Amino acid sequence: MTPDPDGHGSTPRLTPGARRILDVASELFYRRGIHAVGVDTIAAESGVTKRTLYDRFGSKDELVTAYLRARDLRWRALVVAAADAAPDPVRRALAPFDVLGGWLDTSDRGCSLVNAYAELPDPAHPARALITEEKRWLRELFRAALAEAGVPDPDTLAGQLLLLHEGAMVTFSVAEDPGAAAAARSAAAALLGHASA
Amino acid sequence: MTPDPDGHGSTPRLTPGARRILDVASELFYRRGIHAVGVDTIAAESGVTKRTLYDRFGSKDELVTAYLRARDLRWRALVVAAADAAPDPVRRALAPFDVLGGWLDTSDRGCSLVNAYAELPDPAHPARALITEEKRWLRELFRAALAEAGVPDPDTLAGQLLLLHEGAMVTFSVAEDPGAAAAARSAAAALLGHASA
DNA sequence: CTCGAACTTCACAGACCAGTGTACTAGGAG
DNA sequence: CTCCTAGTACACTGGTCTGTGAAGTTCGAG
Repeated sequence: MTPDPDGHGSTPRLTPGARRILDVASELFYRRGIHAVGVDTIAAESGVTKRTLYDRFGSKDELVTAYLRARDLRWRALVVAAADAAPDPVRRALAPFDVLGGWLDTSDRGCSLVNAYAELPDPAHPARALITEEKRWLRELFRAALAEAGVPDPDTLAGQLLLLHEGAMVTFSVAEDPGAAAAARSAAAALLGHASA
Repeated sequence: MTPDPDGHGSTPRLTPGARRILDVASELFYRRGIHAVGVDTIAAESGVTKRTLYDRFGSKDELVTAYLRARDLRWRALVVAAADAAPDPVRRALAPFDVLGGWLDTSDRGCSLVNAYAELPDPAHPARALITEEKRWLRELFRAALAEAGVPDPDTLAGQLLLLHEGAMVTFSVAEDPGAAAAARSAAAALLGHASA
């Protein structure tokens, strides 16, 4: 039960080479885009041969999926920690907005899942299920907190909070608005106040 | 002054070949992604040679920019028409949300500008200026309508409406939520009601 | 009749792409 | 000693990528 022995989030055990491959791939995929980065580059920058990369991950598509999964796990851990620390259900519903600002400071290229969606039009791609699942998860977190807070229509309101959250992610990067997270939080609070008034 | 003689929006005059190239490129770029579509494919599907494509557009990057510009012009025309038909400033501020549902019915892959942003990490790419400018334009449209409506802080509220709008675009496609546009409109109306109360 | 715009054909360059086959080495555990 | 895991080295396949060069065709307007 030693939690997180290698300090990289709750990613399953990886060999040292695989760890380096995943770290390098994450940085390059996020920074330059998935299609724009070749496996040769990833292998070279990891100090590993392409053979090792394919022995560990099987294909580029699966490496892409591993990259998105690891990043998603880091994000979820952050959100869950904040939600668990919240004093009441309303603050718990706002927890994702509380951590969003800090997260975006290290994520100037926006949401990796949204960006990946843009590059992976095939609905059968293994990463696509992961992408929709993450959005569903966040929406459910909103809904559960709102239901516990006793707002009239938690499902509708959860959908609206999700809109604000995704909007903040994309507006921060695409529209180059550094205040997007704060604006989303205050809008969310306004909607909550309005609904519970 | 014959308006829009070829029914393709106010795109500048193009030769017949260039018109077909742009139409085909728009469809393929939007549907499959920019990096995933080669100029050979575009030329072949347009019934045109690669030579013609390069004679007309100069480079793939400029063709990409032309695609985004044409699509943006169609979207802006739709919004402006709805805003001009609005009976009062508040309805004018909601106009983008009114047309969003219908627009998304023909745009199941989400916002072409957001998708393009994901694929074009280089800030110097000619399309990047176009992308940020479009978001700035929409925000200004919100702000002007809200100022005329006399809400207390039109600038802040305009930013929040933009969040809802971008959030609806991305949630509709990425989170596969067909009700995103309606949810965004009702959230926007709630924020407006709250602000003007 | 001539000029020019639009377009064709086709070969070519030079780079990059994902992915595989074969043979080899270092180190730890049973 | 022997087996297993992780990794190395490296050539190679078959394909795609953007972009260019050179020469020829079609057709309408002046």
